[in-house]
Amino acid sequence: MRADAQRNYDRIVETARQVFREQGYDASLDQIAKLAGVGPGTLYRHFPTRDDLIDAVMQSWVDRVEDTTDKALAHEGGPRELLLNWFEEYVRLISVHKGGPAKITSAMGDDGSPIRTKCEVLRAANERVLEQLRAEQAVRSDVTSLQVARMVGGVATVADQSELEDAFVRPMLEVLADGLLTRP
Amino acid sequence: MRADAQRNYDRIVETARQVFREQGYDASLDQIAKLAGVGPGTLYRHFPTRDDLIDAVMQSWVDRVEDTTDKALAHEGGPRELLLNWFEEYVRLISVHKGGPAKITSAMGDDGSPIRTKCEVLRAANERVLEQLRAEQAVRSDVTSLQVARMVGGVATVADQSELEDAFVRPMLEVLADGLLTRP
DNA sequence: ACCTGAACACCGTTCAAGT
DNA sequence: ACCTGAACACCGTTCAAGT
Repeated sequence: MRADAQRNYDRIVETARQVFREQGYDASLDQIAKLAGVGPGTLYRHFPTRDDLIDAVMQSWVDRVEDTTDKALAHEGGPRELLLNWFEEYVRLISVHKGGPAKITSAMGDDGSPIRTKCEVLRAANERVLEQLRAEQAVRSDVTSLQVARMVGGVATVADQSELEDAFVRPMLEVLADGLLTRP
Repeated sequence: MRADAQRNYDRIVETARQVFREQGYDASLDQIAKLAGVGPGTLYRHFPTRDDLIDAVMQSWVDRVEDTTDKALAHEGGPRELLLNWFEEYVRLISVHKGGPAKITSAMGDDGSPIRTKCEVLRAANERVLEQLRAEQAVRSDVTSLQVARMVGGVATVADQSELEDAFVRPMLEVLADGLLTRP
């Protein structure tokens, strides 16, 4: 990539990160281009769709997913506490930008989505948690990581769009956890 | 209301119903006005916001909610089957138009929303089902109809945005039901 | 009292002209 | 090879002029 192209690319991603943080994922691309000091055509050359830009912004965030999963898996306490803690972390992970939960969760399982690699990372994280709990026979064996990602993502989507406080989200995650855990 | 105003009002609502059915709740209001044969200003005079128009379109649909709830409450079989059957009907009820699940579920609990009366009807329907199950001690006593509306609405939102088949939705509703039912 | 439709601001997208 | 920015189509919203 030519030096000026690389510079523009980086500028756009950095500006987008800021604007998305303030206004959410449906912010104006025109405004991002203006703030980044490039023409709208330049933004479109690098990122043909909004999701391509979102994918680039998400890049730096992938490592955090791995770390968060590691920590959740090392959680003290029983399977219920482990699962609940993971759900809360998962909601936090996909809720960093307004509109994120809906965007990520609806792309989950869509192989053609520009953000599919990010979805795959999240699905794999859920799979790791499920595997550990399956080994303890603590969780239903017929439930898939895709289903879990969709259900927790559904709660996160509602919470994001209704701007719910954490205190209102927690009981819903508890119901989900109880539905997934095997009866003692 | 003047005769021509009434006529325009009805035309707009009827046209909106058709366009929403084909294109979902985020269809162009400009197009609806054109198809209804009125100026854009007329549409705005009658319906200051998109949600006001959606509310009017939903009006005819309220009766169906009551009926569906009655039928679900008379369902044969155990509490789990009753709850599952109701969830499936509920998802159907809020998914008649694309974008409906998200719109309805995110307005749930918001007293300032133009569609709040419709949300209240749906919340009350969930309350009726919960009350019957509570009487049988079949369902957790600490769960509210608002929570249920949000959780099932969350699943419906994901299903709507990912265009999931019913077969993929059912197992998620099962997890929800199992999380809500008391342990036998 | 209500309607019309021009006008405005904004957005996404394309593409000819430039370097 | 890449960028610029004018141009286009579309949308929501407002409001002066009409009936």
